[in-house]
Amino acid sequence: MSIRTLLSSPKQPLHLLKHHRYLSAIVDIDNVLPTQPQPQTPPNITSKLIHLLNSINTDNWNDNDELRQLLSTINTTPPTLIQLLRRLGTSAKALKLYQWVQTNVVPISPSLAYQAIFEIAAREPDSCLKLLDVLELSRDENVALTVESVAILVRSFARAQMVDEVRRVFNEIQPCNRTTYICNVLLALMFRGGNVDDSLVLLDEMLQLESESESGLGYPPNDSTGFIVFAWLLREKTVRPEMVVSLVFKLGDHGVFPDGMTIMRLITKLGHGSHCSQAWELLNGLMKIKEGPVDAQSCNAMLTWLGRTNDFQKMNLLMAEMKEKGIRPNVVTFGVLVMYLCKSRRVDEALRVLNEMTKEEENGEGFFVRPDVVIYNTLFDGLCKVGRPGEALALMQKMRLQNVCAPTTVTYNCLIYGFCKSGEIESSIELFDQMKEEGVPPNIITVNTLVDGMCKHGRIGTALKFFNDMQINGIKGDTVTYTSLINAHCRVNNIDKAMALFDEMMSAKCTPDAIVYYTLISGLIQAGQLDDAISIVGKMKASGFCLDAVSYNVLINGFCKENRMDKVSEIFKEMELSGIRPDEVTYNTIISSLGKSGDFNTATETMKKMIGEGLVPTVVTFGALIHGYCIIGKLDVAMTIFENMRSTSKVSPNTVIYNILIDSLCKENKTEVAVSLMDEMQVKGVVPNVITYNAMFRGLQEKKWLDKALEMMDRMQRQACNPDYVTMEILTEWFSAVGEMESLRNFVQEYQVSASLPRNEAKLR
DNA sequence: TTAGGGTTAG
Repeated sequence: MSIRTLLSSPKQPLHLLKHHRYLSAIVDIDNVLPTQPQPQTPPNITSKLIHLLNSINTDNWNDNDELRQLLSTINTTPPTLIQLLRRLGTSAKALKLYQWVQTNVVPISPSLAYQAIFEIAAREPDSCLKLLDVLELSRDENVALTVESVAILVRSFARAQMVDEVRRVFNEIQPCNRTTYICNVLLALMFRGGNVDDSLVLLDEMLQLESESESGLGYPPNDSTGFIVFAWLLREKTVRPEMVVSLVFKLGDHGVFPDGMTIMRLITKLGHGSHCSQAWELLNGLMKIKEGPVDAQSCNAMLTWLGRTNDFQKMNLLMAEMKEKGIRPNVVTFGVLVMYLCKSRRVDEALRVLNEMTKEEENGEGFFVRPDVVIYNTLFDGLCKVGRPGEALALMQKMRLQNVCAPTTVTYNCLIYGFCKSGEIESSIELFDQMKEEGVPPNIITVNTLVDGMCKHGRIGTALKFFNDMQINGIKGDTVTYTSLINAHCRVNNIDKAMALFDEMMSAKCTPDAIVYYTLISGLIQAGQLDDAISIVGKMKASGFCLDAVSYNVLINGFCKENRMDKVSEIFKEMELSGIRPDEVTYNTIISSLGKSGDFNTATETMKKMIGEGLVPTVVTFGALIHGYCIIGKLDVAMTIFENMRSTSKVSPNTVIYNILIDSLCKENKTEVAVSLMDEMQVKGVVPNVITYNAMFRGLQEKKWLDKALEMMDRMQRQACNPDYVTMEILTEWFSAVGEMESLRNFVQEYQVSASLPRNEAKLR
């Protein structure tokens, strides 16, 4: 395939090989220069001659005796005369001398004379204009240009970005006389000028003609061509990924390869454009070359993109290929592997990578590749994120004992986060004290991690005190600190304090961001302070932040709960106007609210609008409608929707849908239908939860079906579904009245035993 | 390589 056909926008190709005049043939200077040694003109005579030629008017040369006398004393061979030309001050003078010599002294080679004149013109002010004038004359005289002349012209025109002139000179040379150098100059100019089509036609010629180069024809690409093309591939935004691969391979066929750094950048570029498969193709193609250009950094770039797409299979394959080709992985290679394994929570595999890199002794250090603290920190973070902070701590001790590297602030931050996450706040505080003792400075992330950990585990007071101590010790809080504190106070319904913290944050000159605004708005909505929430939304917008879909949904939900449907519709319209597309959650929230208030007409209209917007009703949409009909006691309609949902819409019911129906059926004393739905759940593999059982127990109590209740309790236990206070309330009232407290005690006993067993065994029961 | 928010039906 020619390169042009790979272009996305076809344009009329430039016919570089057709429709142009071959005005001149290249004259090779080596074949023209004399092979015999020439008698030298004494330097003083040459100087006198040059002085004379420069000082007297060109019209008077014929009449000047001194000039004639001097010329007669020198050897007037063409090479001497050319040397003389070269030493004149201006191209105009040199041109005149050439013409004068031709008729008055001895004919000299026009090609060489013009070369000398071009050389002078290139050094003059306004060189390009002078060169153009001389070039025009040479064209008129049909003078063949020497290789040197072409080089001078192309170099000067290229420097002045005169693309058309370069191209014209190029076209005037016969293809057999074009050189790779000239092609490269033109190619670079055309690429830089954005003339991609023509550049690729020329490149295609260079690539195709290469086979003829052995016979002296063609202008095959060289490393400079590669440099120009690779730079363009990296720079150009619209280049298609297939073209990147194809050009690299085509140049590769001619022995021109990108270096490791360029391969890395090409792969990164392809990765950024989500063209991982082409990046893979490129790297694999280049890896096939024996002692090729692929190095660890090129592979690292590929591993990064494979990691981002979670393609661990190919990552392993690439590692194996690197081993096979003798490409030695470096610390970054292993770092990338560890990071992406940890991100996917495959921490044990990440730990195996650490083992792999530390097991061999090849470099006298006792390591295959010495791991750095970044790799260790990534592992600590990975272990902590999956709830294994103890192992992270043990690994840190090992790292310290083996003197591999010293813990840093990040190390401690990861561990502190891990212990906070698992609720071991005291251990986190101990680690904080330890880092200070060791001289590892805590930073704002350390403080924020601890503050958030304390807040999330119900120790808001401790968090506030710790935060104040830190401020006194010089670590000021930032927006993240305040977000944690505001969130914590909202959750315990202390909105006043949350608002006070928000104000404090503003006076502390911490710039609020979208997250802290969301946190406060969501807290106010939760507390039912809808108008205060709207006022914060106003502040948020004034600070230049927009609400996203989730924030709008929170607001809509708040107003739905208060049944302020006018405001809901206002917010909905504003959402659409701001370009935030209402999603399934938005529609489901509104449909649910309408269902609860019995407005099924508007609910149905809303559902139609939802479908019209290209959204698909979900199990929640149907659940909202089913619940609405259950509330007004229209169980038959609810059941019809339930059936239609399954058959027509192919939406599988989930636990919540069954719960709604079972609860309503039991309340309507249709317990036998509820029991059959419960059996259906089992068949369909939908797991009941405590709400299902509670609803069921109420229905069974009403019917006094004790045996069925005992059977359900058994099923509940087998599923490791914990009873809650509602379960206990129903069963205690019922079982005490019928003298079955022993069964209830056994039931509770089983759970206590389960709770004391290790997690795995509890699950098995 | 480390820290804060996340909405809908029971």
